[in-house]
Amino acid sequence: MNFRFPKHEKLKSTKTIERLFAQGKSFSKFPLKLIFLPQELEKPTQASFAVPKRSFKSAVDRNRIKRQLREAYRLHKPLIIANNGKNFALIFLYFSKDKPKYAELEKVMATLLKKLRDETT
RNA sequence: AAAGCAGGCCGCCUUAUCGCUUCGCCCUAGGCGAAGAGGAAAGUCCGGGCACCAUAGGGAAGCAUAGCGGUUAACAACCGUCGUCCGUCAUUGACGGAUAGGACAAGUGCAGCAGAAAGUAUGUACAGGUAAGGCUGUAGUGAAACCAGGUAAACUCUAUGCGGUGAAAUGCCACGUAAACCUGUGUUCGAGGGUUCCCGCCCGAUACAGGAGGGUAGGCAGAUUGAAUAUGUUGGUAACGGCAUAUCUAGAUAAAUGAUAAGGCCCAAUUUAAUUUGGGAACAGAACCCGGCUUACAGGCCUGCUUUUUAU
Repeated sequence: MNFRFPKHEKLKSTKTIERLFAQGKSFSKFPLKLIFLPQELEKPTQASFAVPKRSFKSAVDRNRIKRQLREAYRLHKPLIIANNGKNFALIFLYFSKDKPKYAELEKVMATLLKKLRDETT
C-alpha cells in the first residue's frame, strides 16, 4: 500500500486549474465539493485543496483544514488509484463555515472517492 | 501570605504509527540520519541594507522632525538631562508619573462664563487735570483689560532632512512565438518618452502610439553567514559599544513545518473527594533581510515598590 503524497501528485498548473473550474464535472457531499477531469497524458493523478478566505478569515484555520483534507486524501487515495489506469485532476473545495472534525472529513472523503471510481469505470 | 502598581520572561510536553519540505550519506528512483514558524511571523506605520532607473541640477509645492546632549547603519525609535504640568509625602525639597517643548516683535484666524468693553478698546462712579477731550489714577468682572496681551497637536513662518521604484525588483539559462498584419506619427527642422509641477537636463530611430491576434508564465541565482546568536570579560549613569571563545539556527513558492492514538499537564462543567464529560490550549502561520513602532493575547513564572495581616 502506498500512502505517500509527494510533490508531483500536487496539482499546481494554473492552466489545468482554470480548465477544471471552467469545464470540470463535480459532485458534493457536505461539507466537500469535488471537481474533476481526466488528466492530460502521462501525468499522474493530481489533487489540490481549497478553503475560501471568505469562510475562514484566519490563515491558521485555513491551513489546518487544508492539512486535514490532504491527510484524508492521502489515506484514501488507493480507492481511485488501485485498479483502473485512468488518472484525474482533482480539486476539493471546503464550503462549510464551521471547523470540521477529522473523523467526519475522512468519511466524506471516502464516499466521494468511491463515487468517483464507480462513475468513471 | 494576600492585594495593587511597574518592569522582564515563558507561552503545552512525552511516546508510537503514517506523512511533508530542505540538506547530508549510502549508492540510486528507495533507505538511513539531521534540521524544520512567532513574540508578535500580524498591521505595513517609520528607518536602513540590497537591486534597478534615461543623473538625481535649480526653484516651487509636498511630507517629516523641533529644549539640550548622547546612542545608532539609520530613524519619527531609544537613553540621559533641563524646563513645564499632575499626584503623594511633606515643606520649599524628596519620590513617582505625564509631556510634538522653535517662533505670536511678519500677516491672517480664534476665544465659553463673567464683564460696559476680549483686540478697530474704553462705559459708569469717585478723584485729579485741560481751552476742549478717557487726558491721568482708583474701584469693579475675569486666567488675561493695551501690555510688542493669549493661542501655532490654528493657518503660517524659521531651521534641518527627504530623487523615484520595490524581491511580482533584478541577472542568467531553457522552451515557445510573429523582427509578421492593419492605422497613424516620426528619424537631428526630433515622433515619442523619463524627471509630481516649472525651468533645465537626459534618452531616442528595423522607432513610437493605437488596433486585431499569437506565444510563454518552467528552472537557477537574488535567498538566508548576518548591523547574527550564545557565553565570558570590559568601557559607559544609561541607550549602547570594544575584545575573546564557541556555534550555524526554517528556506517553502497553488507555498513544507502535519494527522491520528495514548499518557501527562492546564482550563471549564459536574461532584463530598474520587470520578465522568468537553476543549488543546490565548493571540495567531515565515514569503528578500535587518532595527523600531502599533495592535492582539488564555494561563504561568521572576524581580522591585506600596498597603494590610501574621510571626520575631
